[in-house]
Amino acid sequence: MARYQAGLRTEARIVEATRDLLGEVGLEGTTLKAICGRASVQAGSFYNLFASKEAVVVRVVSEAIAAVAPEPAEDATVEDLVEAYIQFIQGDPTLAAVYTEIAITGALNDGPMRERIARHHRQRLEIFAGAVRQSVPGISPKNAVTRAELLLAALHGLAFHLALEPDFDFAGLARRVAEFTVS
Amino acid sequence: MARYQAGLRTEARIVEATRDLLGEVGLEGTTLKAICGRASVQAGSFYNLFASKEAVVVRVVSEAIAAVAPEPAEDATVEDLVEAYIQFIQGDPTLAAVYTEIAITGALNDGPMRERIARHHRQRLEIFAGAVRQSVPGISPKNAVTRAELLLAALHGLAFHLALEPDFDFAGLARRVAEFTVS
DNA sequence: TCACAATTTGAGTATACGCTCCATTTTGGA
DNA sequence: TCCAAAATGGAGCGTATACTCAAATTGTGA
Repeated sequence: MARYQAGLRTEARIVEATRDLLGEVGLEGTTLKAICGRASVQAGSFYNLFASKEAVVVRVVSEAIAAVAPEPAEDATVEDLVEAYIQFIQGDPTLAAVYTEIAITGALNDGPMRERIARHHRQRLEIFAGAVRQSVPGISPKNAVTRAELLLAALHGLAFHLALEPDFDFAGLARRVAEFTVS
Repeated sequence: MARYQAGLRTEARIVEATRDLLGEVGLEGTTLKAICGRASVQAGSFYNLFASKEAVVVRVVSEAIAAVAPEPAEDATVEDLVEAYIQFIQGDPTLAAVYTEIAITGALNDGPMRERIARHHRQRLEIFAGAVRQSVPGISPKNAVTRAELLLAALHGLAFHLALEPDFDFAGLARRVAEFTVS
């Protein structure tokens, strides 16, 4: 949408404001008014750059997803992947919770976002299964996928628990899951 | 609140309508108008019996929680508990998702509901740890708690995946987790 | 039967939300 | 320098929400 420098800068401000708000007050608190207020922009300017409020939220969440799995990482170990997951969750817990919320409720437009999340899951599953195959030499490909699926499920569940109890020892248990998986 | 028979009956109708709606259209679709419409009641009558919309939602979710863990079940095995969990999730997937949504977002009043869910989790954890101790004779109490924690996390994660992909083989993988846990 | 409390009604309030419209100003290529 | 396109400000629209209130009706115990 934006063509001129001014437009590009406001666009960036809006995206940043949205990311900050999602991380601080969650999806519910990230209203159009709040976004525009923090970005020092009026509603009219916002809609000159974005088709809807949903659009900017989708963009922020998509960027967060992309950031957590930057490359296929061919030779990553299970431990590496678990550490990356820990980083993602602990780096911005509220944004991680928003991700879960969107996935669960289909809060956004049902269509594109959910498909994106599902695709992201499949990609991650493949990478995790590769790492499991590498870490457990004798394992069958099918069993590796199953173990990867269980590992990911456990990590998601632990993240859920963390959202519920902020003092929860998420990292410690996540590492225990990794041990179990490669044993 | 209700003193007369008429009041008790409408109260029951409202609770039932709310439960149905949560199961069919989720938290977002369960508006006051929808509840009153399905219960054939006007808004004024609703507020004569309930302090808020939140109150009836909390009540329905609390009842659902109570139903899934009716008794301490002293001699339940890990397999029994996992089967009960499968039953809960597959019996009413949308209500299970609502439960997750409330837990994650703290959508309701922050206070009572989240504490209730956390307490419910602790109770369940204790029961699961007991079953693990029974199924894995030599295990230390501390390790049993850790394994139970991981088992529960994996089950929650699998439930999350099921919410994302309705065709997901939730039951099959849940049983695999049980095998892993007692091995 | 009767008095009074419980219940029900349904119009109405307050508020928040996402979003639109359009006059005005700014931008940057020709 | 000119001028069309882009960007901006800001009032305001439409809608949906949870919730309130006074009046009418109904149920129950005495």
